[in-house]
Amino acid sequence: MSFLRDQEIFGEGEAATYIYQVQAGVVRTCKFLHDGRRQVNAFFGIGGVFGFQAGPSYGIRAAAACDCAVTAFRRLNLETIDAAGDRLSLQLFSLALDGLVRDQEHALSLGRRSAIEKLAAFLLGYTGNFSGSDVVDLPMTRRDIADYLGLTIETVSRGFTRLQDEAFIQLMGSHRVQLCDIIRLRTLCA
Amino acid sequence: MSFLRDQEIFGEGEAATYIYQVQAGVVRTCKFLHDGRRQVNAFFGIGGVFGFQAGPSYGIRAAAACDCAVTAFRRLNLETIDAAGDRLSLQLFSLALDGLVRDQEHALSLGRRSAIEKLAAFLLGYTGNFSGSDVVDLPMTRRDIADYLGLTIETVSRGFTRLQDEAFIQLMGSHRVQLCDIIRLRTLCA
DNA sequence: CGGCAGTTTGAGCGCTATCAATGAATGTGG
DNA sequence: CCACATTCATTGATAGCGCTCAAACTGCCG
Repeated sequence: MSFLRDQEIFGEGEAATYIYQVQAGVVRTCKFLHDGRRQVNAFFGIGGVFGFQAGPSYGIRAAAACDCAVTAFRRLNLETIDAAGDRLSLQLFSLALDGLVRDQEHALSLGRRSAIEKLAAFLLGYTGNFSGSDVVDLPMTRRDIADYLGLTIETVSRGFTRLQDEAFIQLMGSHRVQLCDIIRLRTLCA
Repeated sequence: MSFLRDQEIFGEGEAATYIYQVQAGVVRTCKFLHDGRRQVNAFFGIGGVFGFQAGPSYGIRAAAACDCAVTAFRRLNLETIDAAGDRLSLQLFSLALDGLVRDQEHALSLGRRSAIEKLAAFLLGYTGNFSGSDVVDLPMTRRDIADYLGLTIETVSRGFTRLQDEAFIQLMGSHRVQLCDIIRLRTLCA
């Protein structure tokens, strides 16, 4: 299945019938407050699996952060997941635990890091998860990044320019960043 | 096993050999930055299960938020969890998914709610999870609450005072709060 | 009573949000 | 191919929320 940027893959409250894996592009999951404020919970790059849900319906919304393609797997309910055999159950469990670890690190950024530190940690995490080189693609918009880090787009933009001014990174267009000094970036994360 | 307040149950990086369930009191799990800043990831009340880990060692620290008692279950590695039978696997998986949902809501508070809104959401969430009445016990310290919500102890204290001044709550000592207007508290959460 | 840890309250500042404008990139229709 | 509109990103000026520093207050224990 293919989705254009900002197209919804599933909505909060929808029946959780599928689990998805990203084939191309990036997907974001997010939650909203009633007045429209948004918190992006996670980005999923190629190979990423999303759509886990504890109850019968999604508690979160998923949408394309850029044009992307995903494959959908019918979501077995919890009772039949076990019956489906050890391997499937094991894989799913392992992926859920990975999600817990990601969320813990994310909470640390949201609650205790400054804007600059959030950006540094974001770039480093993104490198580890999505790319092997020191040049990272950021196909999502500044708004997506801001809502992921609990900041505004202006603060994200100012942060990137400041990181560039201080020779941590080199901006190569607004969706591509070269990490010039990974060591120093790591120390920034505190 | 019994622990006094602030006593460590397991540390970050320790071999993850057990999963724990709370029998009495409250346990907190948290992560640290190198300079000592702390983010409390979750509180676990009676019946709460903690100590899940994706890898072979804990990525988080667990400690007693107040004097408490827990029971430890030997943590089977992922390969043998499945072999242990459907019911165990199912329960663990379900608990892990619950953790994901909690973390999503927590991230929403950390990233997008104001201090007052964080406190309101915290009190309401605490009610749902730990108590049935409109009087909630908060056995943890202000520091624990602050580090859970990404605030300082002063801001937490001022927030409680303000919520009381505006008749949302009634403070009954520093570790007990009566929710006087749950409806209005809910609207505060946005 | 004194000492200590935890909480509350006060004063002032700084980081980030808000408001506003400009610039860059992309798409659209003539 | 070019004017125009639209969206996104950057930059600037200002304000406010929450942090920092500091002091007073409370409850508890020796």
